[in-house]
Amino acid sequence: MDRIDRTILNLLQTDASRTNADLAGELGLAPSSCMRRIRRLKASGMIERIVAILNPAKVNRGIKAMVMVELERHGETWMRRFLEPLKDEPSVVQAYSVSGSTDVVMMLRLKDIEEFDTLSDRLFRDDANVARYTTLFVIRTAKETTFVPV
Amino acid sequence: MDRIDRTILNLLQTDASRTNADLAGELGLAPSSCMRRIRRLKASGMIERIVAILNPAKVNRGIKAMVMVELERHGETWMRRFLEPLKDEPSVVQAYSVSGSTDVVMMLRLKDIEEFDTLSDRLFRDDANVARYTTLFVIRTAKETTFVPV
DNA sequence: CTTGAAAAAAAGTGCCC
DNA sequence: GGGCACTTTTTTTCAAG
Repeated sequence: MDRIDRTILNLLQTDASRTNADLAGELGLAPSSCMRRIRRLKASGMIERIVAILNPAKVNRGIKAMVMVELERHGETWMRRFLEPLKDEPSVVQAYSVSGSTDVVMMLRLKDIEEFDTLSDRLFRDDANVARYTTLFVIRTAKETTFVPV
Repeated sequence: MDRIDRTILNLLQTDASRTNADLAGELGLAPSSCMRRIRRLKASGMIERIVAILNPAKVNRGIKAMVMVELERHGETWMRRFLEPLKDEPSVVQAYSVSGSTDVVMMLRLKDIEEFDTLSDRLFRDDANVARYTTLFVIRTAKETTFVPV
């Protein structure tokens, strides 16, 4: 993990569709060396995956909401029981258990308010272990990135 | 935008490193046809970018925190004045203005608590327009994806 | 043990139907 | 949407620092 590896990670986080030769050129490396480094970074698990990022508005998922959930019983088992099903909910893109008075925070991506209504019925109102939940709708997205500097 | 286009989007959101021929095979399409669709989806802006997703823990950004900020004056100008500088903060990966009693919610990715301390001093304590801020540290990540079903 | 150069294999491009 | 010749890129191999 030297400076070159870190640069590669930053470049690929910005644009992973660049060709190996192109990257190598920018880094002042031979294409084969650059490739070997990228492969190493993938094998070591630092690069988790290469994905396409879509424009949410253009694929009809323009509404973002954040929900803070307080559970009635917050032990490990109850927490797990609440979190596990969220993995199968396509509209839930992030779900965390957190410190503080709130137990769980989740980020939702929805088509419209009706979809929020249906989902919150299912996830919060119908769950006897949900003591309270607060929804914050996103008005404006100031920043949203997958980039973490290394 | 037919069913095939939607399938392509879902596949590329999961793994954008697959070859065109591979995708075409799975879709029962000729490589050239598949390629034409992908190019169309990029040109139309539905596919915004192709990026590498890193493992935060392995690149020393293991700590996640969510901060809810209430501003003293919440008019458009003050809001902008608070949000704009966040774009230049590498540790801030998401920042939204939201509905409700909180004005801004942001997601931070940090190396350690010290980094949080430094950052919160700079962003919140030194800003006279920040009335109150609450920090929720992420204990467990139950789900975290860039995938939005289409 | 890492790098660079060159050849072989694979994938992507563009134009035709 | 499919087919095909052409170009670019990736992968492998191997020699050198």
